[in-house]
Amino acid sequence: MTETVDLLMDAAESAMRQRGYHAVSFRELADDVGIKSASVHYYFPQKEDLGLALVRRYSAQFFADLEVRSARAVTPADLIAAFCDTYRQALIQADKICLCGMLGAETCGLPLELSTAVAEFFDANIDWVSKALPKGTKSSVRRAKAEQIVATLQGALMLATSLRNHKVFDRAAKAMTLDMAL
Amino acid sequence: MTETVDLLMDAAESAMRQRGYHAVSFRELADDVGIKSASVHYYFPQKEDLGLALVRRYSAQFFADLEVRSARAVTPADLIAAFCDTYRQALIQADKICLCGMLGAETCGLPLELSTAVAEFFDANIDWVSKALPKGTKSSVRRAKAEQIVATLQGALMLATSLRNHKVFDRAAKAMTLDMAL
DNA sequence: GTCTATAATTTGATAGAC
DNA sequence: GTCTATCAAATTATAGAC
Repeated sequence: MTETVDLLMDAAESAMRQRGYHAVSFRELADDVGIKSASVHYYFPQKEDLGLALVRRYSAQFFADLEVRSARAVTPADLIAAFCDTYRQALIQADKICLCGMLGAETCGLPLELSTAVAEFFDANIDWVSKALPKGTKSSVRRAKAEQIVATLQGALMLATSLRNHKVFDRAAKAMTLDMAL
Repeated sequence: MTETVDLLMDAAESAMRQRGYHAVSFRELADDVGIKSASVHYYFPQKEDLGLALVRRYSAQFFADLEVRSARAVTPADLIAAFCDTYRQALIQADKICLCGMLGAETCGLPLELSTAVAEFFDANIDWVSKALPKGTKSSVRRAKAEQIVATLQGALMLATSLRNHKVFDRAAKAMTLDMAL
């Protein structure tokens, strides 16, 4: 049996990835799970606590997925391909953009602790990609290319969702990796 | 004197680009302008009407800016540089992401007519970039590269805002154009 | 853990006076 | 055009029973 707290977080993550932080209410989540909204506060006293728990779980799951996908990768090209695939999976499996992509856009309207957690997700993304790029390249160039890669994938998730066409993500990601010529 | 309707739209665009569609209320906009919330409904009967007016004005302004910036551009490299600069200006001048980038992320939570208007902005973006790319290239490749460019710039706006560092946008855009080698 | 009940506030929206 | 007044609904959150 799935725990109530997990069901709540699943419902909340799904809703926030579709409509954003402010468009999700405790009552809606309670209805989804079959409890009352007051009971949601037993698990998450404030909405910010829920947001923080979601970002932490999402980040942990993302990097766990990434480790699995990149386990057998050796070359920079294979590592970056694994990174792109991890992003792609978020879109294809759930038909939603990245949780942190949504909250990152809403940054200025979020509690500070939450927007900071989102920024840490992106820092970790950029750090991972930077380390995956060819060692010979200067560190500042690797950093810039890592920012480019994360930006492209995040933007491609948003664009594909707005245009309601997953192929937009695939084409943008493919065009980027072709340009990179790793 | 600036018209009340323009002051309202300015306040609304600023707020929505920072916090998203659902985090902006008629009362807040009315307070910003110095009128009562009921008066806002005189200009925009429903919230969706306000959203539509904002997207249409934003899109018109964006392409007007783009025309000015690309007026003297001839080569594909110059045209793409003008496109990147138009995006950059949105970030630097207002310290905010693109209105359609925000609403595109929130697509699934918006009225259909509004999300459609946002998608049309992106279609027009991709179309413009596609036509700016070298004529020799196959049309399907140009389309993919245009999607990549728009995705990268939109993602870079979000990333720079979340990390609270405009240089992230500049580095990502620069890295992309270097890769392109137009 | 989950409930009922409720507080305090905010929201989008309308009717009708001036 | 802008106002007062108001509505019905939704929101986050709390107190306290079971």
